[in-house]
Amino acid sequence: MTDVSQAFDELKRGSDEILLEDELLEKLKQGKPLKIKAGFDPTAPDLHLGHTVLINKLRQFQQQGHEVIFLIGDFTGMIGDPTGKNVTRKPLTKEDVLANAETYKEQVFKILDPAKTRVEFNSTWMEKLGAAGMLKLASRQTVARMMERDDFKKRYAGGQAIAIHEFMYPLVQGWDSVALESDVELGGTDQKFNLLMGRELQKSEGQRPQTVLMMPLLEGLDGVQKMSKSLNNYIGITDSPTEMFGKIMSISDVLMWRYFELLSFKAIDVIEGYKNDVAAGKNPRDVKIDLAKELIARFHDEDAAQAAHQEFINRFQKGALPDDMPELEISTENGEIAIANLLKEASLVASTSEGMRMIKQGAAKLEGEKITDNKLMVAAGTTAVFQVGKRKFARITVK
RNA sequence: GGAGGGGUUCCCGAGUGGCCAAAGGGAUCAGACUGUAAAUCUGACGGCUCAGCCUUCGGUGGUUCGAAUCCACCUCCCUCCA
Repeated sequence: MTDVSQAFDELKRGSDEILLEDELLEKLKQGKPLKIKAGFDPTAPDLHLGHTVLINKLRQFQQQGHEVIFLIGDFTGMIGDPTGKNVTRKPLTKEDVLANAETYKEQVFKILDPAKTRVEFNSTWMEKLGAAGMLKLASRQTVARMMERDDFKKRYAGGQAIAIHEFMYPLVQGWDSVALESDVELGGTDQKFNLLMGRELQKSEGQRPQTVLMMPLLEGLDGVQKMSKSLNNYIGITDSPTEMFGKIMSISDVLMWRYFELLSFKAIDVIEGYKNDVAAGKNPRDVKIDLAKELIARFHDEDAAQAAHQEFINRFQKGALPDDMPELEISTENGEIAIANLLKEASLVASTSEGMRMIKQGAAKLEGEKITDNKLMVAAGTTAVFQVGKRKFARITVK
């Protein structure tokens, strides 16, 4: 019996809310493997650490012997989760979806055990439902109920468009739970409405409603908004070790603890130990380095983590140039090229205007020397390291 | 189908005929300070052949010496009525 409550505590850790806790406890007590459902949109195959918060939780369930169902929402993907941003989104072809699914698996199986993970596509049952079935499904809920959803309410109040089909999204997601007969569904806190829809539909189909476990949304690098690709505040799990190291080092000290809580596999008391050390005067930077190395080792390997750390020391603590600098060739038309154009061609700046600005602000360097002349012409045959700001470098050969 | 309101540079949001590349805030970028942290300060923030020039204010076409601002049509969104 203590095993069950221990298992429960472990599952509860880091979660934002469980509906209902007692119900989950009861299901665990049955001693049978539970069906754990988590749905993913097939449109964005590049996973970032924000997604892994949920996947880490799935891993825990898996380690406890439960059956994890990794549901690819290929049908739901055609609707698009109602965020208001992409009302008109181009439909994905079957090939796109399958390709994305493969990329998903590749990334997710760095955390989950492939042998113990069941992958499903919701088009399997949704396509069979047909138009009549969809209408029947739509009749299960009212507009008033839909408008309870915070997102819809806000958009409505704010005078933004809500397309009718967006109402179908929660219903379809809920129907997935019916089709899978899931015991538990995991999702982000922003999914609450959709997750609860599953419970309602299951109940009306005579099934035992799934328990809903919500994980908090991980804040992105800015520490305020949730991590997302569109906000460009994310750490991708396929980011290079150096990149990951840099991004993790750039997060705030406050945010670091949040990352420990939601991303680290280290035991709670180890993390508490870190906190005590910092409180006692240890440089938080050093703790952050441990976090960076743990995550890099997970998505790459131990050696890569070590190398990234070394690179960091060389580059930022000793001021050396990075090893993995892009090398490129820029061709000229008449034997020379203006510095601003060169920087633009090399993608170090977005436009020549920006290049001009960077030079005026003293942010551009040539072989470590600040560039002061914004009309500098670089002659063909030159090979040199150009730099803009602290992070952008390129070794450029002018032809 | 009818009546009204609205669409401004990445976002919010001023601007109702020249002083507008367009206030203010946010985001972002750069510099200083640092631990590539936070906070703070400074500056930038449409493009270019960059101390000058060119193109923007939902779209098209007008009026005018001159339009984000006025007119016509179109388009999209919102509110109310049916």
